[in-house]
Amino acid sequence: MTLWSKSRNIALTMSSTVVTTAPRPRGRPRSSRAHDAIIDAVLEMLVEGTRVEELSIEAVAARAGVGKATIYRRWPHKHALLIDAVESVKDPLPEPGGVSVRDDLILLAKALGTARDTRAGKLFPCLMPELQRDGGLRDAYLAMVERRRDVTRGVLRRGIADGTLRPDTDVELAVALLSGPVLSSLLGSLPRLDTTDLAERVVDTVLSGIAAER
Amino acid sequence: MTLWSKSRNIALTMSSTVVTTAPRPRGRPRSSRAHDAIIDAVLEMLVEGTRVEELSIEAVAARAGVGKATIYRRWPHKHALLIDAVESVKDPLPEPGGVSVRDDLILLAKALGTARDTRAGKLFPCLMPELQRDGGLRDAYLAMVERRRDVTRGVLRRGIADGTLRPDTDVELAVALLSGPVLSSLLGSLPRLDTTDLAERVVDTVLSGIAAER
Amino acid sequence: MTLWSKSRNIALTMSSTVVTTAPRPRGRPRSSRAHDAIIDAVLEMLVEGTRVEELSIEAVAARAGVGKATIYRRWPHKHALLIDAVESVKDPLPEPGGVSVRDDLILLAKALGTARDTRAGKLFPCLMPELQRDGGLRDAYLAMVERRRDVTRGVLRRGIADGTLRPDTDVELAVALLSGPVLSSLLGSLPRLDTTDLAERVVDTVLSGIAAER
Amino acid sequence: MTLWSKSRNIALTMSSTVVTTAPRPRGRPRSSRAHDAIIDAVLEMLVEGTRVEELSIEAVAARAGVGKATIYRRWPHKHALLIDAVESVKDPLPEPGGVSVRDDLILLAKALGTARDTRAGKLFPCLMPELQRDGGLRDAYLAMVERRRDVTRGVLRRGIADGTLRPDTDVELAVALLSGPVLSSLLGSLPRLDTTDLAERVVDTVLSGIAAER
DNA sequence: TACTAAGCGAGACGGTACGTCGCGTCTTCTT
DNA sequence: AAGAAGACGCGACGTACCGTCTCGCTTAGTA
Repeated sequence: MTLWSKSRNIALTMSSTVVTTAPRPRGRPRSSRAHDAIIDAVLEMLVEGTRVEELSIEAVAARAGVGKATIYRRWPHKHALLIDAVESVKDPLPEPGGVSVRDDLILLAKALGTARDTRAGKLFPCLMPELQRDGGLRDAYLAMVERRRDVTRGVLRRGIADGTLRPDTDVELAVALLSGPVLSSLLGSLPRLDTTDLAERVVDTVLSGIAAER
Repeated sequence: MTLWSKSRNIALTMSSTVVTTAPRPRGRPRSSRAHDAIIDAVLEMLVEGTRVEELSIEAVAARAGVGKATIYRRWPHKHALLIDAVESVKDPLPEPGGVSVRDDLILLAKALGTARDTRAGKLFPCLMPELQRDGGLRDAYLAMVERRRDVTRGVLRRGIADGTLRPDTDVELAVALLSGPVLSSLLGSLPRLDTTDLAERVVDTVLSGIAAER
Repeated sequence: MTLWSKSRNIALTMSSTVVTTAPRPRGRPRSSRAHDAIIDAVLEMLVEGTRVEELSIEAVAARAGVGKATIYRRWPHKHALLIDAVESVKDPLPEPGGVSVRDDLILLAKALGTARDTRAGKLFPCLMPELQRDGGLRDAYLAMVERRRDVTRGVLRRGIADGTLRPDTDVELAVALLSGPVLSSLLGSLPRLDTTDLAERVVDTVLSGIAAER
Repeated sequence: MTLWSKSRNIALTMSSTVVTTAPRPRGRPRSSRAHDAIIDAVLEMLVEGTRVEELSIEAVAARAGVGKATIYRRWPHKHALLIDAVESVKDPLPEPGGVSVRDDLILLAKALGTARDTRAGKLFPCLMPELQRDGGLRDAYLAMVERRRDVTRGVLRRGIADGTLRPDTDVELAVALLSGPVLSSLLGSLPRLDTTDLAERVVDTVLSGIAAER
């Protein structure tokens, strides 16, 4: 998580393990209660269906019981606030059983199918246009997404290792194929697609292809 | 295209072939020059990267050289204006050669890959959050998208008919699989995916699957 | 009265008798109802004892039932608004009888003594610091004050003409002397001064002086 | 000078000669450097023309190199700070020669005429609106003013005693008459008044009156 | 040809949210 | 315990757009 700071020239990134202990900033430290209240207010509102354009800083401040300046002191733009809100979302990852590759992939696809109801799932479409423009926001979002995809990658690699999948399988492409239809159906952009057993059908189709000669 | 009309209570849909000739409204007719200037202004601004939230009616009116009332007289909401703007976009469809199914699918996938540079491609991410909420806008957008997908469906059905593809192929699912990765890579949400020959690889993988035993 | 205008480049002063008829500005004309409501709100608040620093534009707008922009569209600064408010105050002038110079001067001095209760009287101390800095506001205020002083000047000149006053009387100085004590006592800056019959005593003292040998 | 004290409930007035030695408060004593720096900062800013409304505690603290709490620990309101600042101003009093009453009065009137350039003179208009409302500030200001007027009173009483002035002269009224025009001209509220030899003319007119028959 | 109804550009209207600044209070570490 | 530093909740600032409304003018079809 990045710290935006106005007067205090601190821009720590948590990458380095040993942080050169900055000479503790003077003055009253920023309240973590306020920080949390703000983030929570943003997430609540997004989950409740508030549009990003409607999500006014004024409303966030009111709901969080916080002054507007307290928000602007921490985040320079609304984007930055959204980034932190997105990053703070750590929905539990699905855990594949590890026995059957097919079953695990179906489990993951189904988990993706229910992602619409998670906080992250609700955030996604709201943030789309910003993702295109704001690199920081995109990075934050992708970091969250990649943690989920890593699980799928693990299953695929396991399948390659144990001979269930072809040794030359393009893992990244397979990940994309597996998540694509479910994701699209979530976005409502595939209205004609039958969602019954969608997860099973996607997995089976990707596994065996559609070409006639086998 | 739907006509929103304020004073004149006309809500004509162009579906019926024989339109009950409304008793031509009196007074000065609406200027098509103004209409076009407004739509053009919206599209220009979207293509230039203006966010939907920044795309103020005031700015559209100024750029179109039009009074605000002239806009509100035609469209009740900003959504409605966006819908019409989206609908007015008719980027040329790719035309598959009709010889090889694989080549045609690759052609279409490539066309999708370059869609980012079309007006519709640039509109997409801007409209995402609205699409979730506004049924009308979603319908307009999907209509545009489906015209493109119909081409792919045609190719797939031809493949089924001529025996190139399995007879039980789920066309809709295949469409989703074929467009998914390319679409995702356009959105920047698959950063690890190698885009070299992506279209070919997607098509070949979908055609033959990834399972080891064939 | 000066017109401040933002977009419209009109800065008419009512000095010229024949105004070159400006080509009526385009767009909806400014509402005189709003204008009056704003001025009235300011005067009401000042008279009620609101400090200038407390007299927020926001409060004025709320009390006048007007949007803030409607105020800022007309007056660039709070000063300018105050100037117009002051200028709009036309408390009735006292009218001397015209018989006895002494009686008339006493009447005027008494009128000044009661000026504290007039709107202009309540405005005065609020505006003092601005008067020092803002030439326009000072001019507006002085114009109002001078209309009152002109009445006194008239009485004094009449006294000179009919021989009641010395022919070499310095009218301006006399005006200052006559108004000074009453004004100062109004400001509360002469707490030891007995205000009983103050008007009579001021006039008599100015008329006859304080030197022993006559 | 009054001491406002928050935690320490001390409200000492310096009137009593023998101060009951308070049991020296514990902890670090208040820094007189900070006190002086604050008062100096206020006076500097007022003299530089800062409006009272612009004279923010924040700016005073910054200019004085002092924390805001250090100011609020000493003065409960901005008024209180202003009062102390005003009281701290001890511009040197003019000292009349004591020979001619007329010459002494002219000297005092001239001193008043140059008062505009003193710190107290610059403070006056800034404080006007507050004087109307805040009793404590008014008392502080009047105490300063009265010290000056006492000198005039002394001269007038001397004139009465030695027969130069009428025995029934209303001293307070005379003080008001003598200071009125000069004061008014300072405020810029008598623009038509010729300021050449104003002091002499005021004194002579007050001494001899303006009535024709002598 | 004159009338009339509606559209036109322009811009003012009452509002709401913006991002900034100062208020007076508080919380931290240092002196 | 006072000091400086600065964050806190609050609320006004002046700006920008919202969607609506009034202007004077233009552009048709109807009388």
